[in-house]
Amino acid sequence: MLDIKFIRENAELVKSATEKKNISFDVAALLTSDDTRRALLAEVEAMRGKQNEIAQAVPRASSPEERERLINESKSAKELLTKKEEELAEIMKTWYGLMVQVPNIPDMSVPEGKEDLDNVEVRTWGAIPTFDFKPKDHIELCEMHGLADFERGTKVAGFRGYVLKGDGARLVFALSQFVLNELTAEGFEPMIVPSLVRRAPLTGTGFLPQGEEDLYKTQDGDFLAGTAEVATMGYHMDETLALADLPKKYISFSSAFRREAGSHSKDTKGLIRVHEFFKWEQVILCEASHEESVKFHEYLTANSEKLMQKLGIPYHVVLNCGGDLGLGQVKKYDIEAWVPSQNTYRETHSASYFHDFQTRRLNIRYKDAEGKSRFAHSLNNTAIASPRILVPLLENFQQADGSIIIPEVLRPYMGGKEKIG
RNA sequence: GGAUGGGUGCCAGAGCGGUCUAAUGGAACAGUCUUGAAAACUGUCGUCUCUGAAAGGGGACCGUGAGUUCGAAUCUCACCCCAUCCGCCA
Repeated sequence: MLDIKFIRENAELVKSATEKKNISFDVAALLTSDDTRRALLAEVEAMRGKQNEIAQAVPRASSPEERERLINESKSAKELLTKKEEELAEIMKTWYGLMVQVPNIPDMSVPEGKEDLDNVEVRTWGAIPTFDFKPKDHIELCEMHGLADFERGTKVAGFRGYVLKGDGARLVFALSQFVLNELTAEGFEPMIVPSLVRRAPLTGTGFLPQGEEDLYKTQDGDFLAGTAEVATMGYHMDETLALADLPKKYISFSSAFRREAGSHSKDTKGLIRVHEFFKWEQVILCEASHEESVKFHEYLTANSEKLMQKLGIPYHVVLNCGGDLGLGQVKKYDIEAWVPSQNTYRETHSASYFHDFQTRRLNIRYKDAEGKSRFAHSLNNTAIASPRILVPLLENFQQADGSIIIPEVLRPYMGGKEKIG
């Protein structure tokens, strides 16, 4: 959510943001609604003030007649007030409905574009492997070594179901350990957070109301979050943090659930797109300064790149275009890993910053050096998401005989094992 | 799932229809005293929002939302959360 004052004063900028993000939103309609809201609010408040005045005079009335007169006066004023209040409630509802649709302003450096094809490659790392044999895809490799069971996974869980087993299961735990150690050493606090969450943290992080279709919902009205970011951000909801405690750096684990509504025909096989997976997410809350946000954004990206480098997985970093940005995101880098079987890079990480878009909704503040209360800035980036990461990992490190070299950094967590198969 | 009690400011805690602009402690901050500190004393001490250049002024907020009333922290209803006991249970 943006500050309405900011929207009022920068209407043109907001309008260009909707265009850049390819979101249809009528800024003028919001402004009109806001004018009405403010006018009505002033009226209602003046009437309430009057009402309070009379109510206070009643017990001090000089005579029973005077008392009666005051009560009657108040009664008739009350009728008018009630009517106005209803009008205000109505306009507030409309106003808020529009407010949660206002996109955050993308950074100047965000390229124009409609979809992920328009993203701009920023840098590449690692040599794309050349095979003197026909490389297998991860599904074949999984089946060959019993790393995953898709048939039984589907039997149990339905479409997109999978079961990880053997070294497939071990790899996931090894990756978890690896990531946890690396980021704890970087000063991140590890957390295991709920995936079953209430509406508020999802609205606060910007996944609702727009993304309701993509979320699983329980009969109690709770939701299954698609990322650990939701609960981690919700953790500090309605809090005022101490300046000395900033930046807050968390490395959070949770299961993640995605309905993948509208993606039915995409990546229908294997481990790339699944309904249920595991995520280690980096989350940072920092001071409300653009420079800080930018600094930590690069830092979060660098952290994940280091993990990929230590794993030895070739990747590139792309700068997301405006049309590929979420409602609240100011700027986003995706790390995409090389997937030999598809002869292309596929997204494994996503690093974004939000300024105070999320924290305003979540009411996460801190007192600055002057003692002024301010909304913190928030950022996040994937540390590792599995099993998707297994796709490039298995495919890039496969050998002619189908065996798979285990990255050195994971071996300590695989009982020293160097090779699968 | 059942039963009971409860949610008040940074913390503890009183208030249970009009004097609440929320008592009283404690904490914090500033000052007096002191070589310095402690103690004591004095003062300050919420958030949000509208309006205003500012000073200031108005409004809202006692878990959340609705309601009763001229008037609600106080009464009613629903919900959320916490505590304790019973039941079930990894």
